[in-house]
Amino acid sequence: MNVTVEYSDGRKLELPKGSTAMEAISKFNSADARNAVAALVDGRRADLSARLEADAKVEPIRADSEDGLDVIRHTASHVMAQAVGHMFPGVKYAIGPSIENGFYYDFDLPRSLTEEDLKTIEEEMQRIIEQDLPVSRSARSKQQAIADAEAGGQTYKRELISDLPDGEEISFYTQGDFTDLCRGPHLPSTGALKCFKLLSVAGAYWRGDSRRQQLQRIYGTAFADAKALRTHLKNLEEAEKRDHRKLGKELDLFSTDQEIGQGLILWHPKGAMIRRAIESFLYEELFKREYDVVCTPHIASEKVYLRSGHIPKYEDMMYAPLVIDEERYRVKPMNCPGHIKIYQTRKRSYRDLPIRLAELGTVYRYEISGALLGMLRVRGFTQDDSHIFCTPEQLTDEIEGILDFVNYMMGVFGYTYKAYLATRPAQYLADATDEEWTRATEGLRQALVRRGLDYAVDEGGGVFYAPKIDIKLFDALGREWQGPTIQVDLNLPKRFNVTYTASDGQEHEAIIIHRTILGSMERFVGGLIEHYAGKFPVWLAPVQVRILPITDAHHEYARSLKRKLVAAGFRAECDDRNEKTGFKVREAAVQKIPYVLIVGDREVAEGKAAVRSRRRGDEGAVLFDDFLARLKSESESRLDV
RNA sequence: GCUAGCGUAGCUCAACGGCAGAGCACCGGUUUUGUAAACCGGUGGUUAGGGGUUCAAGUCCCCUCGCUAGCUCCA
Repeated sequence: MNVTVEYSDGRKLELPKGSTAMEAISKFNSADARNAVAALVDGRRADLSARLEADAKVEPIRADSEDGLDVIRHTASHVMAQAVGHMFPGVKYAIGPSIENGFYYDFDLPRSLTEEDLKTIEEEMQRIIEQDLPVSRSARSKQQAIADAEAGGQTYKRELISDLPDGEEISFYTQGDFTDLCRGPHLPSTGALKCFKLLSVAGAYWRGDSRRQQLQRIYGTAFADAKALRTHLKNLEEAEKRDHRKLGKELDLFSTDQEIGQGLILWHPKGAMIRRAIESFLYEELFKREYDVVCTPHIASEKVYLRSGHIPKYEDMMYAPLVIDEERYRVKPMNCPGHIKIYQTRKRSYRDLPIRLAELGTVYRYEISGALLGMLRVRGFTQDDSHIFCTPEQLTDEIEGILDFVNYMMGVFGYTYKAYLATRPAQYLADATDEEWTRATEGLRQALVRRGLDYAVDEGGGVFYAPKIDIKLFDALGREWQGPTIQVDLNLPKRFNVTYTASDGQEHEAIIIHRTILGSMERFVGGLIEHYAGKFPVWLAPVQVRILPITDAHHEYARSLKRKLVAAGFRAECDDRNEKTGFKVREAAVQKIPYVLIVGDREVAEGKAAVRSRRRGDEGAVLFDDFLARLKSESESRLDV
């Protein structure tokens, strides 16, 4: 009996029924067979050992493809689990999936693991790999699987199995003395796992539930070949070098202080300079795009947050009330109510709309201590916030305008991005009608389409009061960052009765769009530090030029250059310390200053400066005025050159 | 918040339960210097804070604070 097998390139062959996927692949293409770690059989992922019992389409899953890496990592997690089982007989296994860039496995162990244990586990894994144990799939009934899990004392597995649908066969994978509940597919044998590395140990709750047992999770990664693994580890190292907390200290940008409090950022002069440069730029753009800038207070009576719905819904993120003249006040967790109150200080006509109110508003929110992280996750931060009040007809145009703004700003900072349309969640506000949800969501969608933006739909990913567009940023290392967000609010217009007078003379409910481009200044600057690895382009660099006189005789000339630079609006300083030039050059380089001007006898005589740029090094002497012109154009272009 | 690890001079890091140290930074001097670290000397510590064990604690134990990894959370 034969079956007809169609290969991914369209070729067909007759093979004996019951041939394995691997046999099929090797018949078609021996190179693919060497590279395959699993197969797609009729589009479904399967082991290479899977038998072809009927006509099928077969496609190899290559080791270096996304699916292939997933298979490799999943097998790696099983090998790790087996190794841990050897070290801790009686260990209870929880879950061990492959994840982006690696894998993990959660264990319930009698003692806590240390970093040294990872080495031992790695060695044991290596032994398992050298034994090249075949990985085989087997199926059991649910009852049998539960009985087996109970017999082995595997309480977590038991729970997992009992949650699986009844009546279906449940698959297990076995390699040597280790068997695990698993959907698969897996590598054909442990020897096919070429290179892996264990990375860290951490606590993790069973099923992510903090009320349940805390398990120990080991993270690791695995790749198709040693080179890919090395590259990945190098990237991790590079990311560590760029860590904004490390650079923030080295470049004297910011700090935190125990006595000031957790999650509160102290911006040092240089950090504040970067922030100010970004803010000035932002204000320029806001005015160009016809926003109005407002300021609202840092505390407000609790009444306004009761009305907005924040206290009922988000009180656990707000700080406790301050009692002032027997009235309860709150430190502001958001800027919307203030902006709405400004809108409502007069009657608004449709002719006035849209009204775009923007504020760099500082807000305070309670974040659990374990969530805090440098500048990226804090308890006090300044939002680049705006609320746009408009008519339903204006909605799409406004969203489009914001998308254009986003595109421009992200371009300047050198981020690429991807848009997500997040639709109505399962738990949503009942006050808004289906029509309103649809109108808001479609407004967002149409704006994306009109701008020709590629977007993914995040079904049910909206917030309870609004559908939204989330923009994810990709930095210089290709890492993902939370970026701009645009929300059409279906809650506040009703709660605050926000209206405008339409051409029919009637009051109509206004639409409120929340949007932020940069997010918070803290997070954005923290991210930028890592994106630029501390090498800020000239327009952002806290010190743009440092002048190094060779000896005392050149101090006066150096200072005159500094005065000219400062007068032209640049941030320049003169290093007239009693040190050798090599030493000063080194310090300027360590501080990542974009331009160093070295001045000695030759330069003084000719009105020149020897330019050393961060990017190109020694560029030789040029007329100072020429340098100034270059600096001006580079700074104004805001290019990262 | 939970689990684990960590916290020593401004910074980076040493110190078996036995005198708290180095480099850099800083200060004073010498040196007048040409593109990534000149030389000599000096100041600097209640070892995060508190309690305990011990003849003796940076080191062991307990509590508090903070940082970190992850879980969790993110209007």
